[in-house]
Amino acid sequence: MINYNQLLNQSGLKATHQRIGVLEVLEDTGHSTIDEIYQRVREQHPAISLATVYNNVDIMLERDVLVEVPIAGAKSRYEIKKQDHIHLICQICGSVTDESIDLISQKDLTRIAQKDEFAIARSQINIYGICQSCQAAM
Amino acid sequence: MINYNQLLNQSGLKATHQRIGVLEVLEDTGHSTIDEIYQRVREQHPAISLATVYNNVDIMLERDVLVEVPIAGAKSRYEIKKQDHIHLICQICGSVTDESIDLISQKDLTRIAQKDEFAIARSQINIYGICQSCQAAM
DNA sequence: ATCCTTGCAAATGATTTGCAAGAGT
DNA sequence: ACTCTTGCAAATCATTTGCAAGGAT
Repeated sequence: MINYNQLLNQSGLKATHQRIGVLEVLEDTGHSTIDEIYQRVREQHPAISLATVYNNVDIMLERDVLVEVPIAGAKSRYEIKKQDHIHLICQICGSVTDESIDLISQKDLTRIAQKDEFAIARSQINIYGICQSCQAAM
Repeated sequence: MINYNQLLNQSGLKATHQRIGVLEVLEDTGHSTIDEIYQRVREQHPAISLATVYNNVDIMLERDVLVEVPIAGAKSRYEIKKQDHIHLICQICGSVTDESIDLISQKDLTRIAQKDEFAIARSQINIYGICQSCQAAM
């Protein structure tokens, strides 16, 4: 459990109920679209407006509190910034699962980027396929 | 140089000038947004409509002729489908460069996915950072 | 007390759709 | 000829913005 007040203040943002609500939803779901965040936060804060969710996600992206996870054929999802990791994205049910990038992969990425003298800020790996439970249901 | 007529017919699509125009632009640029495709195709086919570009990109995605490259903080780009590869995305100038996924990385991805019994269809690796020429300009 | 943030409503921008005319096989 | 595809315009959906009122430090 993270101290959201502190995280927001450190980032130069006021710790409003709306922002804490967004962070709590993302802590809980892992990755959500704007609309999912809006629906979930509304359960606790029925008066929150969609524009506020957009504004807050934007400003938290700028301040590196959140990260955008763009997904082919679907809306972007957002997650609380943490170590780079891999997303397994199910093409049937849309679920997103995290997996760690191990050391070998990290080294490979560095080596590949160095070939182009490219200064890496971060990497995003999406693997698309079919998750275990959707395979079982086929 | 690819035979676009054949590629389209194999995919059950008529080889219209508009579709060939889209493919030629993508062959030339590597990866473009919808709008870039529209502007470029217009140079050869001034009457093409933006809706036609949208429709054609959509149907070519469905038929696996094109692939969507979703990018954090920017519009998706589209490319002609080929072997999976890595995208180096410059956060300054927005350029996208391809790099091959070598065998070790491929094996890593397979191993990681197997942990979750996930059936891989394809993988998409985006590395965000600063390209060589933007570094030089700093 | 001050400045930042909110909710609302309106504005803008992106994408999709319906349909009659035109093009590919 | 037949069916698929196009361009246009309108409709829809997503996102951003302006602003007066309210909230956090």
